[in-house]
Amino acid sequence: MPAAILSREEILARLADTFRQRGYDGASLADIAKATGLGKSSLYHYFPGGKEEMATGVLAALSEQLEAGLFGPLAGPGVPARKLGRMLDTLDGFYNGGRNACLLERLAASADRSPFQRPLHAMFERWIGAMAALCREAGIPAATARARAEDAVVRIEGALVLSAGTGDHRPFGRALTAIRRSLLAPPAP
Amino acid sequence: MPAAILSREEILARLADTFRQRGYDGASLADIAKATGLGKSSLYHYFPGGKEEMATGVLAALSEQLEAGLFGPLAGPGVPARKLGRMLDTLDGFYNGGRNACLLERLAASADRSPFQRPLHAMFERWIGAMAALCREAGIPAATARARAEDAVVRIEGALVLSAGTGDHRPFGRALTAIRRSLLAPPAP
DNA sequence: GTCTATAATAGGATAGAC
DNA sequence: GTCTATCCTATTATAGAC
Repeated sequence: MPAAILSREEILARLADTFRQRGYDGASLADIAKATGLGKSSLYHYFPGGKEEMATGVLAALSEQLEAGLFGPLAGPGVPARKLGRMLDTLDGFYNGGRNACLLERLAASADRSPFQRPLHAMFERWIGAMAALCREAGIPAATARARAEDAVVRIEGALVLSAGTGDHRPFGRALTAIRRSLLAPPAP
Repeated sequence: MPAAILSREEILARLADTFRQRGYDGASLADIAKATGLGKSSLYHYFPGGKEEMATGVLAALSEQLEAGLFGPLAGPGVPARKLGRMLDTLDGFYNGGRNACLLERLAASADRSPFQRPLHAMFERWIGAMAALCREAGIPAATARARAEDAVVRIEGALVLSAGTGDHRPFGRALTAIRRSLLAPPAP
């Protein structure tokens, strides 16, 4: 029987998995065809710009998903501490407790990252901005809020690098715990 | 006139640059030949195992350099705070203020990282261990020392990822400053 | 040790049938 | 939309002369 026909969202999800696991330069069209179950020609039907358009398409889709599932809720109703907790739980699942790499990091590590630089910059900024706004909502001064939000993203990305490099994913859990405890803490006097 | 003959150390240094800039999958033999000024056959003369042996050779050389220039001094004579400051200054230069990527991260992000997993694990552990020992020398309890050292490596790696992703290298400087202030601080009571 | 030349394969991309 | 077949280039790696 013929392979199940995938929706564009499903195709993008499988592309994202492939790029996340193998990186941009490490993911060949053969890898991508296998992961999606599509032939090369079908892939070029969806993405006439080839591999580069596949990656930028994945980034655009991820941006929407993060907005809906991660950043948006941070600005919605609820107590800041609880909203932070939910975001960190979501991230823990998203990165599978530190076992999964970060797609943003993988694309930032491409030999030619220029096609991804602009969306990557926007997404990192959005992420930091959303957490900084949460800090301000919790009464933290703007400058401190921004610094803490940046530090949280830094810790998450760094913990994923360390986890991948050592094969031990526990640093990721510890980083999440550290963020949970420190991000919204009252500033030192 | 013929190209200058490079020492093995110099060859390894140029290989390291290439892998650091382009990643393992993104660095082709043509890139490597150009960076070293050597033909492919000369490269295979030095590294019969091909690209993979080049990368493991680079890791081995880097390990020695870090031992001599970074980790060793941490265990040598001097006040802990001053030794920490020197290490961070060295790192700041090594990463060119956040403009350079980390070779360990780049190799950890290869599609097939299995040949590098063991040395990467050892090098990250050595780095964390050296900083933890410095913390203990400053009177910090072992468990806290280990956690802080891990957090420092996490912050450095994460700041490099964020700097590469956004094209703004300032987060790296801020991360170094945060480590400078917090790593050896007296533990909270 | 380094070179030129070349093998053998994998890579990205396209054509045209269905 | 998807397939098979194909093109062309880049890629890794080797052979053999100097």
